[in-house]
Amino acid sequence: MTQATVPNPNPDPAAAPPSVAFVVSRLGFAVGGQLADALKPLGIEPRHFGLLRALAMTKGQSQKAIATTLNLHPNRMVALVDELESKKLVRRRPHPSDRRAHTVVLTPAGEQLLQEAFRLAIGIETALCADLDRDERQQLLHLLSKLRAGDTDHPGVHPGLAGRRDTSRGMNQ
Amino acid sequence: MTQATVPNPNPDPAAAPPSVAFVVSRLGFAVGGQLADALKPLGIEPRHFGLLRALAMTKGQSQKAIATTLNLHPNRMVALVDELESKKLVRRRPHPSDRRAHTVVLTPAGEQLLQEAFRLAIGIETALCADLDRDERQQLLHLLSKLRAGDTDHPGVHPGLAGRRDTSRGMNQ
DNA sequence: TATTGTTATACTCTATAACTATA
DNA sequence: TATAGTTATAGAGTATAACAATA
Repeated sequence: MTQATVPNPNPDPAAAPPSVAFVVSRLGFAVGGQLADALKPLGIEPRHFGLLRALAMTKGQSQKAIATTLNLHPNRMVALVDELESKKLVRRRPHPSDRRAHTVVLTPAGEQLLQEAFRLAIGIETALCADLDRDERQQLLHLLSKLRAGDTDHPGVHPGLAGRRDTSRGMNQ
Repeated sequence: MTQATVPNPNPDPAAAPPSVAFVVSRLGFAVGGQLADALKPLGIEPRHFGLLRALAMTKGQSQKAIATTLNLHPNRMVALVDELESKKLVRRRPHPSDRRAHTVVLTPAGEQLLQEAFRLAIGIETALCADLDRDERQQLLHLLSKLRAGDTDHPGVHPGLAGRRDTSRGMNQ
Protein backbone atom coordinates (compact mmCIF):
# COMPACT_ATOMS: atom_id res chain seq x y z
CA MET A 1 0.00 0.00 0.00
CA THR A 2 2.96 2.32 0.21
CA GLN A 3 3.04 4.78 -2.63
CA ALA A 4 5.20 7.49 -4.01
CA THR A 5 3.19 9.74 -6.30
CA VAL A 6 -0.16 8.14 -7.11
CA PRO A 7 -2.61 8.06 -4.23
CA ASN A 8 -5.18 6.06 -6.18
CA PRO A 9 -5.93 2.91 -4.17
CA ASN A 10 -7.30 0.93 -7.13
CA PRO A 11 -5.57 0.97 -10.49
CA ASP A 12 -7.16 3.57 -12.73
CA PRO A 13 -9.85 1.61 -14.53
CA ALA A 14 -10.21 4.14 -17.31
CA ALA A 15 -6.58 3.80 -18.28
CA ALA A 16 -7.12 0.18 -19.28
CA PRO A 17 -5.12 -1.10 -22.25
CA PRO A 18 -6.95 -0.94 -25.55
CA SER A 19 -9.14 -3.95 -26.16
CA VAL A 20 -9.96 -5.48 -29.51
CA ALA A 21 -13.62 -5.42 -28.54
CA PHE A 22 -13.66 -1.71 -27.80
CA VAL A 23 -11.61 -0.73 -30.83
CA VAL A 24 -13.71 -2.86 -33.16
CA SER A 25 -16.92 -1.48 -31.71
CA ARG A 26 -15.74 2.10 -32.07
CA LEU A 27 -14.47 1.56 -35.61
CA GLY A 28 -17.65 -0.23 -36.60
CA PHE A 29 -19.78 2.62 -35.35
CA ALA A 30 -17.69 5.16 -37.22
CA VAL A 31 -17.76 3.15 -40.42
CA GLY A 32 -21.52 2.79 -40.18
CA GLY A 33 -21.84 6.54 -39.94
CA GLN A 34 -19.56 7.00 -42.92
CA LEU A 35 -21.68 4.66 -45.00
CA ALA A 36 -24.85 6.47 -43.98
CA ASP A 37 -23.30 9.78 -45.00
CA ALA A 38 -22.06 8.39 -48.30
CA LEU A 39 -25.44 6.88 -49.22
CA LYS A 40 -27.42 9.98 -48.33
CA PRO A 41 -27.00 11.57 -51.80
CA LEU A 42 -28.51 8.39 -53.26
CA GLY A 43 -31.55 8.80 -51.05
CA ILE A 44 -31.11 5.53 -49.20
CA GLU A 45 -29.72 4.32 -45.89
CA PRO A 46 -27.49 1.38 -45.01
CA ARG A 47 -30.46 -0.86 -44.30
CA HIS A 48 -31.81 -0.26 -47.80
CA PHE A 49 -28.38 -1.05 -49.15
CA GLY A 50 -28.43 -4.32 -47.26
CA LEU A 51 -31.82 -5.26 -48.63
CA LEU A 52 -30.98 -4.29 -52.21
CA ARG A 53 -27.84 -6.36 -51.89
CA ALA A 54 -29.82 -9.36 -50.72
CA LEU A 55 -32.40 -8.91 -53.47
CA ALA A 56 -29.67 -8.95 -56.09
CA MET A 57 -28.66 -12.37 -54.80
CA THR A 58 -32.02 -14.01 -54.29
CA LYS A 59 -33.99 -13.14 -57.37
CA GLY A 60 -37.67 -13.75 -57.33
CA GLN A 61 -38.08 -14.97 -53.77
CA SER A 62 -41.02 -14.15 -51.53
CA GLN A 63 -40.83 -11.42 -48.94
CA LYS A 64 -41.00 -14.03 -46.23
CA ALA A 65 -38.07 -15.99 -47.64
CA ILE A 66 -35.94 -12.89 -47.92
CA ALA A 67 -36.92 -11.71 -44.48
CA THR A 68 -35.92 -15.06 -43.03
CA THR A 69 -32.56 -14.94 -44.77
CA LEU A 70 -31.89 -11.49 -43.36
CA ASN A 71 -33.27 -12.32 -39.92
CA LEU A 72 -35.78 -9.56 -40.41
CA HIS A 73 -39.19 -9.11 -38.80
CA PRO A 74 -42.02 -9.21 -41.36
CA ASN A 75 -42.87 -5.85 -39.98
CA ARG A 76 -39.62 -4.16 -40.89
CA MET A 77 -39.53 -5.99 -44.19
CA VAL A 78 -42.80 -4.40 -45.26
CA ALA A 79 -41.60 -0.94 -44.33
CA LEU A 80 -38.30 -1.36 -46.14
CA VAL A 81 -39.90 -2.69 -49.30
CA ASP A 82 -42.46 0.10 -49.17
CA GLU A 83 -39.72 2.69 -49.06
CA LEU A 84 -37.75 1.12 -51.88
CA GLU A 85 -40.86 0.67 -53.98
CA SER A 86 -41.85 4.32 -53.55
CA LYS A 87 -38.41 5.18 -54.94
CA LYS A 88 -38.99 2.84 -57.91
CA LEU A 89 -35.96 0.79 -56.96
CA VAL A 90 -37.95 -2.35 -56.36
CA ARG A 91 -41.22 -3.86 -57.46
CA ARG A 92 -43.61 -6.29 -55.83
CA ARG A 93 -44.94 -8.96 -58.11
CA PRO A 94 -47.42 -11.74 -57.53
CA HIS A 95 -45.88 -15.02 -56.50
CA PRO A 96 -46.43 -17.63 -59.23
CA SER A 97 -47.58 -20.46 -56.99
CA ASP A 98 -48.79 -18.84 -53.77
CA ARG A 99 -51.34 -16.09 -54.09
CA ARG A 100 -50.74 -14.88 -50.55
CA ALA A 101 -47.11 -14.13 -51.24
CA HIS A 102 -45.29 -11.41 -53.13
CA THR A 103 -41.96 -11.69 -54.81
CA VAL A 104 -39.70 -8.65 -54.77
CA VAL A 105 -37.42 -7.79 -57.65
CA LEU A 106 -35.00 -4.99 -58.42
CA THR A 107 -35.96 -2.55 -61.14
CA PRO A 108 -33.27 -1.47 -63.62
CA ALA A 109 -33.01 1.77 -61.63
CA GLY A 110 -32.55 -0.32 -58.50
CA GLU A 111 -29.75 -2.33 -60.05
CA GLN A 112 -28.05 0.81 -61.22
CA LEU A 113 -28.30 2.47 -57.83
CA LEU A 114 -27.01 -0.67 -56.16
CA GLN A 115 -23.92 -0.58 -58.36
CA GLU A 116 -23.34 3.04 -57.42
CA ALA A 117 -23.80 2.20 -53.74
CA PHE A 118 -21.17 -0.50 -54.08
CA ARG A 119 -18.80 2.01 -55.59
CA LEU A 120 -19.32 4.29 -52.60
CA ALA A 121 -18.80 1.41 -50.19
CA ILE A 122 -15.56 0.52 -51.94
CA GLY A 123 -14.51 4.13 -51.57
CA ILE A 124 -15.02 3.89 -47.82
CA GLU A 125 -13.05 0.67 -47.68
CA THR A 126 -10.22 2.24 -49.66
CA ALA A 127 -10.06 5.29 -47.41
CA LEU A 128 -10.27 3.15 -44.29
CA CYS A 129 -7.37 0.96 -45.35
CA ALA A 130 -5.31 3.71 -46.98
CA ASP A 131 -2.42 3.20 -44.57
CA LEU A 132 -2.28 -0.57 -45.08
CA ASP A 133 -0.48 -2.31 -47.90
CA ARG A 134 -2.03 -5.29 -49.62
CA ASP A 135 -0.44 -7.84 -47.32
CA GLU A 136 -1.34 -5.97 -44.18
CA ARG A 137 -4.95 -5.69 -45.26
CA GLN A 138 -5.06 -9.39 -46.04
CA GLN A 139 -3.51 -10.16 -42.68
CA LEU A 140 -6.04 -7.94 -40.95
CA LEU A 141 -8.95 -9.69 -42.66
CA HIS A 142 -7.47 -13.02 -41.65
CA LEU A 143 -7.14 -12.03 -38.01
CA LEU A 144 -10.62 -10.53 -37.92
CA SER A 145 -12.02 -13.76 -39.30
CA LYS A 146 -10.58 -15.58 -36.31
CA LEU A 147 -12.50 -13.49 -33.81
CA ARG A 148 -15.35 -15.27 -32.08
CA ALA A 149 -18.30 -12.97 -32.37
CA GLY A 150 -20.95 -15.63 -31.85
CA ASP A 151 -23.89 -15.12 -34.20
CA THR A 152 -22.79 -17.51 -36.89
CA ASP A 153 -26.35 -17.82 -38.14
CA HIS A 154 -27.11 -15.61 -41.12
CA PRO A 155 -23.57 -15.40 -42.50
CA GLY A 156 -22.76 -12.30 -44.49
CA VAL A 157 -25.69 -10.44 -43.03
CA HIS A 158 -25.23 -7.36 -40.91
CA PRO A 159 -27.05 -7.92 -37.60
CA GLY A 160 -27.97 -4.24 -37.46
CA LEU A 161 -30.45 -4.84 -40.24
CA ALA A 162 -32.67 -6.76 -37.86
CA GLY A 163 -33.25 -3.75 -35.65
CA ARG A 164 -32.17 -2.80 -32.21
CA ARG A 165 -30.69 -5.49 -30.01
CA ASP A 166 -31.41 -9.18 -30.20
CA THR A 167 -32.46 -9.61 -26.62
CA SER A 168 -34.34 -12.87 -27.04
CA ARG A 169 -31.78 -14.73 -29.14
CA GLY A 170 -33.53 -15.14 -32.46
CA MET A 171 -36.85 -13.67 -33.32
CA ASN A 172 -38.29 -16.77 -34.95
CA GLN A 173 -40.09 -18.18 -31.97
CA MET B 1 -29.78 -14.90 -72.36
CA THR B 2 -28.40 -18.33 -73.11
CA GLN B 3 -27.13 -19.88 -69.99
CA ALA B 4 -25.27 -22.90 -68.85
CA THR B 5 -25.31 -22.43 -65.12
CA VAL B 6 -25.02 -18.74 -64.33
CA PRO B 7 -27.19 -16.34 -66.31
CA ASN B 8 -26.12 -13.29 -64.31
CA PRO B 9 -25.00 -10.54 -66.72
CA ASN B 10 -23.24 -8.37 -64.12
CA PRO B 11 -20.95 -9.93 -61.55
CA ASP B 12 -23.00 -10.82 -58.50
CA PRO B 13 -22.69 -7.73 -56.33
CA ALA B 14 -23.68 -9.59 -53.19
CA ALA B 15 -20.82 -12.00 -53.59
CA ALA B 16 -18.34 -9.18 -53.16
CA PRO B 17 -15.11 -10.04 -51.34
CA PRO B 18 -15.24 -9.36 -47.61
CA SER B 19 -14.36 -5.79 -46.76
CA VAL B 20 -12.65 -4.62 -43.61
CA ALA B 21 -15.37 -2.02 -43.22
CA PHE B 22 -18.19 -4.52 -43.32
CA VAL B 23 -16.50 -7.07 -41.10
CA VAL B 24 -15.53 -4.46 -38.53
CA SER B 25 -19.04 -3.02 -38.53
CA ARG B 26 -20.64 -6.41 -38.08
CA LEU B 27 -18.21 -7.42 -35.34
CA GLY B 28 -18.65 -4.12 -33.57
CA PHE B 29 -22.39 -4.51 -33.54
CA ALA B 30 -22.16 -8.04 -32.18
CA VAL B 31 -19.68 -7.03 -29.50
CA GLY B 32 -21.91 -4.15 -28.44
CA GLY B 33 -24.78 -6.57 -28.00
CA GLN B 34 -22.59 -8.90 -25.98
CA LEU B 35 -21.59 -6.09 -23.65
CA ALA B 36 -25.21 -5.05 -23.21
CA ASP B 37 -26.15 -8.62 -22.33
CA ALA B 38 -23.25 -8.97 -19.93
CA LEU B 39 -24.01 -5.73 -18.11
CA LYS B 40 -27.72 -6.43 -17.77
CA PRO B 41 -27.34 -8.36 -14.49
CA LEU B 42 -25.58 -5.31 -13.06
CA GLY B 43 -28.57 -3.16 -13.96
CA ILE B 44 -26.68 -0.87 -16.30
CA GLU B 45 -26.13 -0.47 -20.03
CA PRO B 46 -23.00 0.22 -22.06
CA ARG B 47 -23.59 3.96 -21.99
CA HIS B 48 -23.63 3.93 -18.19
CA PHE B 49 -20.44 1.93 -18.28
CA GLY B 50 -18.91 4.57 -20.49
CA LEU B 51 -19.91 7.36 -18.16
CA LEU B 52 -18.78 5.56 -15.01
CA ARG B 53 -15.48 4.92 -16.72
CA ALA B 54 -15.10 8.60 -17.54
CA LEU B 55 -16.07 9.62 -14.03
CA ALA B 56 -13.38 7.40 -12.58
CA MET B 57 -10.86 9.31 -14.63
CA THR B 58 -12.02 12.86 -14.17
CA LYS B 59 -12.78 13.15 -10.50
CA GLY B 60 -14.72 16.14 -9.29
CA GLN B 61 -15.38 17.82 -12.63
CA SER B 62 -18.59 19.59 -13.53
CA GLN B 63 -21.27 17.89 -15.59
CA LYS B 64 -20.55 20.25 -18.42
CA ALA B 65 -16.85 19.45 -18.46
CA ILE B 66 -17.51 15.72 -18.48
CA ALA B 67 -20.17 16.08 -21.15
CA THR B 68 -17.75 17.99 -23.34
CA THR B 69 -15.08 15.34 -22.91
CA LEU B 70 -17.54 12.63 -23.95
CA ASN B 71 -19.07 14.69 -26.75
CA LEU B 72 -22.38 14.39 -24.98
CA HIS B 73 -25.41 16.64 -25.20
CA PRO B 74 -26.22 18.27 -21.85
CA ASN B 75 -29.56 16.66 -22.31
CA ARG B 76 -28.33 13.09 -22.38
CA MET B 77 -25.87 13.84 -19.63
CA VAL B 78 -28.65 14.79 -17.25
CA ALA B 79 -30.60 11.63 -18.02
CA LEU B 80 -27.56 9.40 -17.59
CA VAL B 81 -26.54 10.99 -14.30
CA ASP B 82 -30.14 10.77 -13.10
CA GLU B 83 -30.23 7.06 -13.79
CA LEU B 84 -26.90 6.41 -12.12
CA GLU B 85 -27.83 8.55 -9.15
CA SER B 86 -31.11 6.70 -8.66
CA LYS B 87 -29.04 3.51 -8.46
CA LYS B 88 -26.76 5.14 -5.87
CA LEU B 89 -23.75 4.65 -8.12
CA VAL B 90 -23.06 8.35 -8.44
CA ARG B 91 -23.71 11.49 -6.47
CA ARG B 92 -24.14 15.11 -7.48
CA ARG B 93 -22.34 17.59 -5.27
CA PRO B 94 -22.22 21.37 -5.35
CA HIS B 95 -19.37 22.80 -7.34
CA PRO B 96 -16.98 24.63 -5.00
CA SER B 97 -16.57 27.80 -7.05
CA ASP B 98 -19.61 27.95 -9.36
CA ARG B 99 -22.99 27.68 -7.74
CA ARG B 100 -24.68 26.90 -11.06
CA ALA B 101 -22.61 23.79 -11.62
CA HIS B 102 -22.64 20.31 -10.14
CA THR B 103 -19.75 17.97 -9.81
CA VAL B 104 -20.41 14.28 -10.20
CA VAL B 105 -18.54 11.66 -8.21
CA LEU B 106 -18.67 7.89 -7.95
CA THR B 107 -19.99 6.42 -4.74
CA PRO B 108 -18.16 3.42 -3.25
CA ALA B 109 -20.92 1.25 -4.71
CA GLY B 110 -20.30 2.87 -8.07
CA GLU B 111 -16.59 2.15 -7.93
CA GLN B 112 -17.26 -1.43 -6.98
CA LEU B 113 -19.77 -1.92 -9.79
CA LEU B 114 -17.37 -0.34 -12.25
CA GLN B 115 -14.72 -2.85 -11.28
CA GLU B 116 -17.17 -5.67 -11.84
CA ALA B 117 -18.18 -4.21 -15.20
CA PHE B 118 -14.53 -4.16 -16.21
CA ARG B 119 -14.21 -7.80 -15.29
CA LEU B 120 -17.18 -8.60 -17.53
CA ALA B 121 -15.71 -6.54 -20.36
CA ILE B 122 -12.43 -8.40 -20.03
CA GLY B 123 -14.36 -11.64 -20.21
CA ILE B 124 -15.85 -10.54 -23.53
CA GLU B 125 -12.42 -9.60 -24.82
CA THR B 126 -11.01 -12.94 -23.77
CA ALA B 127 -13.79 -14.90 -25.45
CA LEU B 128 -13.56 -12.76 -28.57
CA CYS B 129 -9.84 -13.36 -28.94
CA ALA B 130 -9.86 -16.96 -27.77
CA ASP B 131 -8.50 -18.23 -31.09
CA LEU B 132 -5.66 -15.71 -31.23
CA ASP B 133 -2.32 -16.13 -29.52
CA ARG B 134 -0.64 -13.21 -27.82
CA ASP B 135 1.31 -12.15 -30.88
CA GLU B 136 -1.67 -12.36 -33.19
CA ARG B 137 -3.77 -10.24 -30.86
CA GLN B 138 -1.01 -7.67 -30.64
CA GLN B 139 -0.67 -7.67 -34.41
CA LEU B 140 -4.44 -7.26 -34.78
CA LEU B 141 -4.46 -4.28 -32.44
CA HIS B 142 -1.60 -2.78 -34.38
CA LEU B 143 -3.34 -3.16 -37.73
CA LEU B 144 -6.63 -1.83 -36.36
CA SER B 145 -4.79 1.23 -35.06
CA LYS B 146 -3.69 1.98 -38.61
CA LEU B 147 -7.24 2.19 -39.92
CA ARG B 148 -8.43 5.66 -40.80
CA ALA B 149 -11.79 6.01 -39.14
CA GLY B 150 -11.82 9.79 -39.08
CA ASP B 151 -13.21 11.11 -35.78
CA THR B 152 -9.93 11.65 -34.04
CA ASP B 153 -11.52 14.11 -31.66
CA HIS B 154 -12.44 12.62 -28.32
CA PRO B 155 -9.85 9.85 -28.24
CA GLY B 156 -10.76 6.78 -26.24
CA VAL B 157 -14.44 7.69 -26.28
CA HIS B 158 -16.99 5.50 -27.95
CA PRO B 159 -18.94 7.63 -30.43
CA GLY B 160 -22.10 5.68 -29.70
CA LEU B 161 -22.28 7.39 -26.33
CA ALA B 162 -23.21 10.63 -28.01
CA GLY B 163 -26.42 9.22 -29.44
CA ARG B 164 -27.62 8.30 -32.87
CA ARG B 165 -25.61 9.48 -35.83
CA ASP B 166 -23.45 12.57 -35.98
CA THR B 167 -25.21 14.13 -38.95
CA SER B 168 -24.00 17.65 -38.45
CA ARG B 169 -20.36 16.92 -37.77
CA GLY B 170 -19.96 17.89 -34.16
CA MET B 171 -22.78 19.04 -31.99
CA ASN B 172 -20.99 21.94 -30.37
CA GLN B 173 -22.13 24.59 -32.77
C1' DT C 1 -55.63 -24.15 -38.28
C1' DA C 2 -51.38 -22.09 -40.15
C1' DT C 3 -49.10 -18.71 -42.99
C1' DT C 4 -48.18 -14.28 -45.89
C1' DG C 5 -48.38 -9.81 -45.86
C1' DT C 6 -50.21 -5.71 -43.88
C1' DT C 7 -51.87 -2.25 -40.62
C1' DA C 8 -52.54 -0.20 -35.98
C1' DT C 9 -50.77 0.85 -31.71
C1' DA C 10 -47.76 1.39 -27.94
C1' DC C 11 -43.14 2.08 -26.34
C1' DT C 12 -38.41 3.56 -26.28
C1' DC C 13 -35.04 6.61 -27.52
C1' DT C 14 -33.30 10.84 -29.26
C1' DA C 15 -33.24 15.76 -30.42
C1' DT C 16 -34.98 20.67 -30.14
C1' DA C 17 -36.05 24.07 -27.63
C1' DA C 18 -37.78 26.50 -23.75
C1' DC C 19 -36.89 27.59 -18.80
C1' DT C 20 -34.23 28.66 -13.94
C1' DA C 21 -30.58 30.08 -11.49
C1' DT C 22 -26.52 31.75 -11.39
C1' DA C 23 -22.39 34.22 -13.60
C1' DT D 1 -25.72 38.65 -22.13
C1' DA D 2 -23.90 34.08 -21.53
C1' DT D 3 -23.60 29.67 -19.20
C1' DA D 4 -24.84 25.14 -16.20
C1' DG D 5 -28.28 22.39 -15.54
C1' DT D 6 -32.95 21.01 -16.06
C1' DT D 7 -37.49 20.14 -17.97
C1' DA D 8 -40.98 19.72 -21.72
C1' DT D 9 -42.15 18.34 -26.06
C1' DA D 10 -41.93 16.53 -30.45
C1' DG D 11 -40.00 13.35 -33.57
C1' DA D 12 -37.95 9.00 -35.25
C1' DG D 13 -37.51 4.12 -34.75
C1' DT D 14 -38.79 -0.29 -33.00
C1' DA D 15 -41.62 -3.94 -31.35
C1' DT D 16 -46.26 -6.16 -30.18
C1' DA D 17 -50.23 -7.52 -31.62
C1' DA D 18 -54.34 -7.58 -34.27
C1' DC D 19 -56.14 -8.23 -39.02
C1' DA D 20 -57.47 -9.94 -44.04
C1' DA D 21 -56.52 -13.08 -47.58
C1' DT D 22 -55.07 -17.44 -48.80
C1' DA D 23 -53.21 -22.06 -47.96
